[in-house]
Amino acid sequence: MPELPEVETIRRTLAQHVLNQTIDDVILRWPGAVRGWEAIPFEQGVRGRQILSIDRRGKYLLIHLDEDWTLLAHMRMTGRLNYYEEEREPEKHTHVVFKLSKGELHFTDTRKFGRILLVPTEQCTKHPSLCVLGPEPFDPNFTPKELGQRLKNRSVALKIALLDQKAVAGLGNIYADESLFLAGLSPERAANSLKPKELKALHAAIQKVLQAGIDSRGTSFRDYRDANGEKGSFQRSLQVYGRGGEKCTTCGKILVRKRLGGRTTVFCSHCQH
DNA sequence: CCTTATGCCTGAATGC
DNA sequence: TGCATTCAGGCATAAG
Repeated sequence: MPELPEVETIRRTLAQHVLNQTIDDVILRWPGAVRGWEAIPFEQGVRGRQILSIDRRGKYLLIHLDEDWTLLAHMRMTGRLNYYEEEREPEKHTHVVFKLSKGELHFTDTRKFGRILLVPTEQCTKHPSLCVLGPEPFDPNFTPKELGQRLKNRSVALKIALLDQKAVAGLGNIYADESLFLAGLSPERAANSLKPKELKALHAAIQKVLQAGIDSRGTSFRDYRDANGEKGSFQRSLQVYGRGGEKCTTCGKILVRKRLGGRTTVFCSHCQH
């Protein structure tokens, strides 16, 4: 599922192809995948626009168009944005086809959770889904102290606090479990119980795991592909995610798998406290 | 403010 | 073999 490293990889691979291209036409094969802006229908706002730049905030892609419009895209679980040089038959779950000046961009999403929103560029930072996000993990504002501030009122399990995007933006189930393992912290710890040393370890682990994920071009555990349709390779580096019942790579004890707040969580009860 | 529960979806895996 | 159930999970929304 696209988390920060996957969305960043999509951003980079997409930018290689679509920058400065014009969106000549949009075909909505399932209109539920998109949202227009107030009275302006999605197709009308997008048609004829040029793609100027692509940013990322947490797990959101911000595709900036001319005339001060931005496409705010979230892949959720199975969303994909694929670029093709040539005209291409849509797949079964391709919901939106952007016809570009050269080639096509297909939004495909089996589970139909992902969305592409049309938003005026100056409204982006005010948008409800973006303005609640915690700091970017690689922003200088994201410090162990800041992380502590954002966890101090949270009595929920640490893992749950990392998954909601308010403490830090971009972690999902995979990288939350991996970060906690690297930090040696139990996902069941109360989020507000961390000592300064532990906050420092968690902060460092989050940055290290996310950077390694980006360097591996993401985790293709199931559906994830970049804009070129290529898999990432971080699934080969996973220490805990998807490894419940297997041996801990550090101590050899069996990894625990349990549900925490409805989310499957895997950790080593010997190495994580 | 906080926390928990539910709905959105399809396909793979599992149970009987 | 076939049918029903469970699971995967990010986020918006509603309710407590």
